[in-house]
This record gives sequence, C-alpha cells and structure tokens, in this order.
Amino acid sequence: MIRAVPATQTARARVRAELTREIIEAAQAELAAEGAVSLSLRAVARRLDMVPSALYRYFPSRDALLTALIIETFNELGDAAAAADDPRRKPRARWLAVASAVRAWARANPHSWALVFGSPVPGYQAPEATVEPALKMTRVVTGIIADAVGPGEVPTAIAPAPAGLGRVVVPVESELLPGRAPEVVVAALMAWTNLVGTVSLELFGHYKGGTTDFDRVFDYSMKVMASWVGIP
Amino acid sequence: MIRAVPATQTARARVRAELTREIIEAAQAELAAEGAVSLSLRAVARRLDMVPSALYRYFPSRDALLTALIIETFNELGDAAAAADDPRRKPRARWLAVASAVRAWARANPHSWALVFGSPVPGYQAPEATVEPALKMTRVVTGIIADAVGPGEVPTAIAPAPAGLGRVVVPVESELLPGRAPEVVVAALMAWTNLVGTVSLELFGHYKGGTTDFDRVFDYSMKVMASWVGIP
DNA sequence: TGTACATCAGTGAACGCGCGTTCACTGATGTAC
DNA sequence: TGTACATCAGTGAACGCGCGTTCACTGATGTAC
Repeated sequence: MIRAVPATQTARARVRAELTREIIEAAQAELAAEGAVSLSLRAVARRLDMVPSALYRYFPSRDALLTALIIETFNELGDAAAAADDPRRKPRARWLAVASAVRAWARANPHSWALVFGSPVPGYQAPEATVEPALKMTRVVTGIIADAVGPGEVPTAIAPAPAGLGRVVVPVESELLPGRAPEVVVAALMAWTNLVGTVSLELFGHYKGGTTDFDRVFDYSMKVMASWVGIP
Repeated sequence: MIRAVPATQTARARVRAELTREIIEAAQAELAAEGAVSLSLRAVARRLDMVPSALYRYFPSRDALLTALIIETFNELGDAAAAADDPRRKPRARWLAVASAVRAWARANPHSWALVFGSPVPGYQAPEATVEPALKMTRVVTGIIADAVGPGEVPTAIAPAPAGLGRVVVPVESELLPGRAPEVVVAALMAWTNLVGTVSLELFGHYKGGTTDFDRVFDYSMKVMASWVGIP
C-alpha cells in the first residue's frame, strides 16, 4: 500500500495514487450507504466498475481497506475539529466551536463516526498506524483545556483527586496535557468523553423522544461542561 | 412469539416456554462468543443441536430473535443497576454503587453492551417493545438524582439554563425527573451520558494506553460527576 | 532512437463458504365427544 | 375410558444469494542497453 515512488512520478505511479484515492472514496460512499458491517470488497468494486479481484492490486485484504478507511475517518474528523478552532479566541468560545464542529461532522458522516466510535468490528485488530490519526481530534480538545488551565492549577469546581492518582494518569498527561494537575487531566478526559458520548448516543438514537430540540440541549450542556472543567 | 396460554399449562406449553428460554440463552452465548454482527440463526441452532428451520417455530425471523435479545439485555442491565441501589443510603453512595455496577455488568457482558449501545445494526428497526426495558437502568440513575435534588432546586455548580430550555426537555422531565429544574434535567442527562459514554469508550478500547489503572480513574471521575451534578 | 525484456493493472472464471428462509414431511401431543 | 381428528414440534433437503480470495491470462506501460 505504501511504496517508494521516484521523485518524478511515472504516469503509472500517478494513476495508481489516483485510483487508490478513488477506491477509498468509493468505500466511503459504500460505508455511507450501507454501514461498516456490510462493507464488502465486491460492493466497492461494483461502484468502480471493476472486477473484485482488481482491488487486490491496491489493498491486500478487506481488513487493509478497513484500516485505510479508519485512518481517513480520524483524519477528516481531526481536520474538522482543527478547522473550527481559532486559538486567538477565548477558550470557552473555542471549546463550543469545536464541540459543535465535531457534532456537525458526525451528523454529516454517521457511518464513518460509527466505524470508529461504534462497536469494534469483530476479528479486526486496529494496527499501530491508526493511533496517531485517532489522537488528532483529541489533541484539539485537550489543547484548548491546556490553554485555559495552566500547569498545576486546579479549577474550584473539581473535587481534589485522591493521593497517587497523578501517577496513574501520567500517559495522557505527558502526551496531551503536560504538567497539568491530575484533577485537570481527568476533567479533560470527562469533557472529551462527554462530547464523544453525547454525539454517539444522539446518533445511535438513545435520546430519541427525550427532548423536542436536541440542538439546544447540546449547546447548553457543552456550556455547562465548560464551566465544570474550568474553561472561562 | 407471545401467545395466550391456558391457566393450567399443558406439557407442550411448558416445554415451549422452556425452549424459548434456551434459545435466547444459546443466542446470548453465541453473542458473547462472536459478537452481534455475526449472530446467525444457524449458529444458534447448532448450539442447540437443532436444525435451523426448527427455530422458526419460536421466532418468525432473525430480527425477532435480535429483538428478544435486546430486551433481555436491557432487562439484565436494569436489574443489575437496581440491585446495586439501596435507597436507604446517601445519594452519593448510591450513585457510586450504581455506576460501578453498570460498569461491572458491561465488562462481564461486553457483546451484550455493544448490542444495545454500539453501532445500530443496519436495517434493524427497534420496535416499541424495547423502549420500556431500555429505560430501566436510566430510571435507577435519574431516581437517585431526583432524590438528591428536589423540585425547583438548582445546585450551585450548574450554570443557569437559557430561557425556554425547560419547554424543550419536558419529555424527559415528566417521564424521569418530575418537577425538576431544566438545569437538573440536563445535568442528569450529562451524568447518564458520562456513565454510558465512559463505559462504552473503555470497552471499545478508546482509553487504551491513556492510564495505568483505569479503575481508579473511573471511580474518581464518578465522584467528580456527583459533585458537579449536585449529589451530596 | 529503437529494440528486448520485465513489471504491472485489470480480467474472468472459479473455489468453498455460510447465510436466512421455504417447504413437504413424520410422528408425537392434545382435544372433543 | 377410548377413539378420531386436529394441532404442533422438529426434520431434512433445497432455494438463491453474496462474500473474500486465488489463479492463470492478456495487454499495456516502463526500463536497460
């Protein structure tokens, strides 16, 4: 799938790169139409007017295509979040803009969202290459919180963490929230969880009938979360 | 699937009821082993040493079996939550006990959890009969919050709701939190979302590598959520 | 610049598989009189 | 209590389907000299 290509691309290499793109896009269209479960190589091939076996020139297996799709999804979501974030604005406005953008992207691409945040595909093990793209959206969110709450600070709304919790959250602290108090690290995790959880539960139909205008509930709950987490 | 049975059950009716149970249990075992996606009538039949067509005496289609399984799952989860809740204790202890019980149940039955909270099965439309069982666990959670925060009260940690929000959340307020302020209704929704979201994201592997001891992070974050929502 | 050979893209047929559902059937259980 | 008939459970064979993957092939594109 990844191959060294001469600096001056041959026509063949160019066509190959283009077709790889087209296959991913056809797979996304198929995903949007049918969902991740029934995403089949044959359906993708049909969309491209190709014979199924031809896809094996580009992806060694269905799983490899799925991986490409997952990476693509995380990248697009991360880009949507990053595009909505203007670091010159106040943290609260940034948080609300990013949260809305994430939700909007998910509603526009529900099957892609379900592909990465829904039930794991059984038998499929996500390879290393998906880890970094998966963090993109998260980085935008935690970046805002890191800008709002300095190292060592603890917003008043957050109850003190038990002794020793800091050690437990070192991985996420060092990767995403360097120097921040454990209270802030966990609160950031909760804000992220609430965003992803709310979007998933909305998309998967679990709020159905609960409200007459979920847009307003979403906006308000993100504001509430902002003050809880200490985003002024 | 549902049929009138004479007050004095015939041997046949008794056997029928037992076998219906056994089929559901075999389907759960299959679910636990393979996941919801690949849950097939034929696999369930194999587990029972029956011929696939025999299942049609009990369930008219694969979807009907799936529905029975979804109802079963919601009921078990609701029972687990209710069993953990002792109304004589303080709201905070109740909330923490229920949250832990829900998480424990999910970790013990990950595929059942994924069946109801993961990606919707494409082409499957949940019938009316699943609505009430789906609410059971939610009722336990909101019941605790309703006991902690009286009608009209607004805990200090929750930012005031914009005018008119109350009207939007009437359905959930009247069904689950009668008379409570819109701030409390939304905060309860957020607490429930955070619980379900945290459990899902843990189960689906999205916290992997983030902490060295997620048990402790879970406990602490539920405590933080309790004080945010106003559970003393 | 031209030729000989190697590489690659895409075809078409085939493989073995498991799926949901239908249908005509046999034999056992239950009901009416 | 016994008999005649109706109901039901489960069998076994078959249907048509779509799937991922393999393989030998043809013809076009690229490379070395």
